[in-house]
Amino acid sequence: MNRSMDHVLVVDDDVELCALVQEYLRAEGFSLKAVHDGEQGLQQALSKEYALVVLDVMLPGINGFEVLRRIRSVSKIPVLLLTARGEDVDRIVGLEIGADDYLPKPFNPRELVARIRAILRRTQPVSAADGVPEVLSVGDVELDPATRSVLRAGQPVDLTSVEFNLLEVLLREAGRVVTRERLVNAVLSRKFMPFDRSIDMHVSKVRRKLGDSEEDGDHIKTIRGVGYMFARPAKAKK
Amino acid sequence: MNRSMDHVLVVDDDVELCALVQEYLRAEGFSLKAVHDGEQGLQQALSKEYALVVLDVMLPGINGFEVLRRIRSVSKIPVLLLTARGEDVDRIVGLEIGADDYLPKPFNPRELVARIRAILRRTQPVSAADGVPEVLSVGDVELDPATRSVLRAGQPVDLTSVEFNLLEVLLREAGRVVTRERLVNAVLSRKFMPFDRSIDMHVSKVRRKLGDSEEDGDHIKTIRGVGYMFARPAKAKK
DNA sequence: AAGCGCGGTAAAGTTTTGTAAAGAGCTACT
DNA sequence: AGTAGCTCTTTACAAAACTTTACCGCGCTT
Repeated sequence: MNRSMDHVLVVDDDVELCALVQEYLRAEGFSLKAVHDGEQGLQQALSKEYALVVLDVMLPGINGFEVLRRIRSVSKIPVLLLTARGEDVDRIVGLEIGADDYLPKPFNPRELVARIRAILRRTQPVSAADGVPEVLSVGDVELDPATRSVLRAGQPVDLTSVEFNLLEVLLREAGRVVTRERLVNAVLSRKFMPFDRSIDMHVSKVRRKLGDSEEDGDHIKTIRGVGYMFARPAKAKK
Repeated sequence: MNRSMDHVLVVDDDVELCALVQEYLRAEGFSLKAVHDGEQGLQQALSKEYALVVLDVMLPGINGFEVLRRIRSVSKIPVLLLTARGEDVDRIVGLEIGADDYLPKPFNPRELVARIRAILRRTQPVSAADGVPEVLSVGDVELDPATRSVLRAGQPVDLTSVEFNLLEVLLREAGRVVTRERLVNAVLSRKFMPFDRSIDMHVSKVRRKLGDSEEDGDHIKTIRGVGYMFARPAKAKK
């Protein structure tokens, strides 16, 4: 799955910032990979796996401009440059060597998202809209983020908004345990508090709606003391 | 229709600033026409005589956003927006309704030139593939910005102006969640206030007019606590 | 096997959204 | 000007979605 429409590469040596951005972009429906130096950035950027690169100009090793120049020498992938506040010169240079946009640091994450969308909108070929109709499909459950609809065994399942997000996260990590904390963060976008049972509640509802908890077929497993997991299609199941 | 490659239109009510910019751009090889209000700006921008428009958001008469929106409804001419310093909201709104770039005032004329060049560079070669598609078509809904008309299943749908803008924004982002705040910004051209329910109201009306909310076929989905999303048709098939 | 901690879930409580209806601002026509 | 007809905004209340509480049961530890 190459160059999925919302796959973004971030090249910045500030690990914390990367984490923050990641969280934010995830919430907005992008997936994201972060690397922290120019070498790797260049390599990843040319891997054709990303729709766009967010590139800091201040980098250890090769600096951002150099990375950009090298990217441009072989690729037209959209690049959004992060520059230091007030460095007019950087911005001008950046645009001149082929950045698609820049954003001065520190920035408002909302603006980053808006700009990424703007760039993608204008660089995406007309119909690109439906490049790969991404559907998460595990066992007899199918979830389509673009329509926010879910099918189980071909039948539509009516989920609320939180339930949908919850199932989406679990499906993306199907076969792997997802901690309560991550679920709270990702699904409810808030911090996890010790006695928060809300997620359990939602899991319970999703289970019921998926027709779970009968004898053999529970889709969502509980991992005691840790979290939940969407079970991979165990065998040739029906 | 000339549309000579370096013919630039500046729309700004500050006459002195226009003169300054004119002088500067001339020196850089551009020719330039300046007008000082939204009406004229719009008219000129649509005259097909310019390669690019530099548009101030603060204008007497129609404001810059509205001008931009109207330009975008029929033309994909590149637009660089001039915003007040620090108005993140303006910049974001601008990009959302289709500006190609923005520059905060007061600006460095060299940067203006660099940005104009950058925009021209990236819009020139791909001009066919980028910009505004003539018709937005998602599932059984078709919206034509040029005539401001909407069809559903081939039948005309009568929308008010706000409703139309709302649907347009949602369609452009079909398959993705658009936050309430972004909708207020882009559709109503104002800042989002905590208890503003106006957007909900409009969504409700658009839904009804699209014949939504019946069984499975609701076009506009609610994402609680976040915003709305126009569902892609996708569907079965896999 | 009793105690404890953790998870399931019904039900009560809170917050957010849907939408009818009333109000406010415009425009056009009389 | 006065009024009728729109459109957009605000208000208000009902409904839906989400959170918290509370109680129950299960399985692990002692």
